[in-house]
Amino acid sequence: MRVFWADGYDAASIDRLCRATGMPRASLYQDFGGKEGLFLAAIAHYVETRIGPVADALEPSGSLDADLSTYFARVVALATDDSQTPGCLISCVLAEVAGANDTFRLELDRRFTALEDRIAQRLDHEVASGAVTDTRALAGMLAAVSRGIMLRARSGAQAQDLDKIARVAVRASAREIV
Amino acid sequence: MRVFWADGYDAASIDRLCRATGMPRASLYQDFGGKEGLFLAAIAHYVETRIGPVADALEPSGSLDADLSTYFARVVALATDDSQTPGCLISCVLAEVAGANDTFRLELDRRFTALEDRIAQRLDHEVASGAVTDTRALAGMLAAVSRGIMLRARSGAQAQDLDKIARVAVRASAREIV
DNA sequence: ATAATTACAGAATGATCGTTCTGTATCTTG
DNA sequence: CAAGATACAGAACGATCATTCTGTAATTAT
Repeated sequence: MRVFWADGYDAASIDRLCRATGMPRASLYQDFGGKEGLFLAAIAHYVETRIGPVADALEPSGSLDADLSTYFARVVALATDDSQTPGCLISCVLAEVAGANDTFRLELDRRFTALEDRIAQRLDHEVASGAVTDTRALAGMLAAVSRGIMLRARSGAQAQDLDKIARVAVRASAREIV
Repeated sequence: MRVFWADGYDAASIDRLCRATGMPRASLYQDFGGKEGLFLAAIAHYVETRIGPVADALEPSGSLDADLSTYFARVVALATDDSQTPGCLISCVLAEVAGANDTFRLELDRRFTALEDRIAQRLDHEVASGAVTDTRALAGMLAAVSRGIMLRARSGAQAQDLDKIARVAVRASAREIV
């Protein structure tokens, strides 16, 4: 997973992947069918271990403001904590290969939609006790900001600068909902 | 340029690039020094011909709301108008290779910063006659939304859905500035 | 006209690629 | 114990890669 994240899909060689996973070549083909299958498995693992905790911040446990702040703090941390793996496997690597590979494009759409659903769910929880608004579009915007933050981290941006962006987004959400 | 945009950096072969540009192999090496140089030239051309017109919408010519709406309409159009080249050369292709190549990472940082500067400039123009606010962070957020929209387009999203996201972002900006 | 220079098609080069295969060691079963 | 199955290191395979080189045709200069 980290090799794909750091180097990209095409630049990640089977040799390198075997070494990094400690898995023999024959087993890789037997278990995953090839490079494509291994990549999809890496993404599933990334979603479970990295995106999962980020999205869990969206469980209603405090005010919307506090939950979104926690969510974005985790987004920024995920994107910047390890200089070897800047940004996001999905937004930076899967997105590139999605251009010419339909399997990957569908996977990208699926993963993006899942995050937006999660955000919209949290917003719906707030709206149920508030004003009528288009939570789906707001969720789309918050997801877009998250991805923009991931990309900015890939270019070398510091966490404190990304935190500022996140704060604007959280503020905007509060205003949109109220 | 379109080959890199559609296929990605590593998947774009020199053969394919020569055919697409109508340029003989020897000339490509003579003029650009190699694949890396050609890619950077393609990015410069993309910035001039595609990002340029988008950013020009930020010249103060109407209300901030109107200018940002025009800007985002162009972002969405750039990202979705041609199904062969979905998304953005910079946010989808350059960002991927930036992970393991410092030249590309610096270029990504440069291009991202340039767009943020442009947006901040437009916001400063508005603030000069209004309230005090952190235009840099707001510009960062608007740029992040733009990139998020580009990525969402790469996954196959339709323009009308992306327009909704843009509208939320424009509304948020108006509120932040006033 | 001839000689020199330029432009270009495509071959050559050395390397790398993803996938499949082979041989050997180890483990399991009867 | 022997036979069969499994796991694995790494070679083989056919293909592709980016870069450099070669030979030839076209153009330019004298």
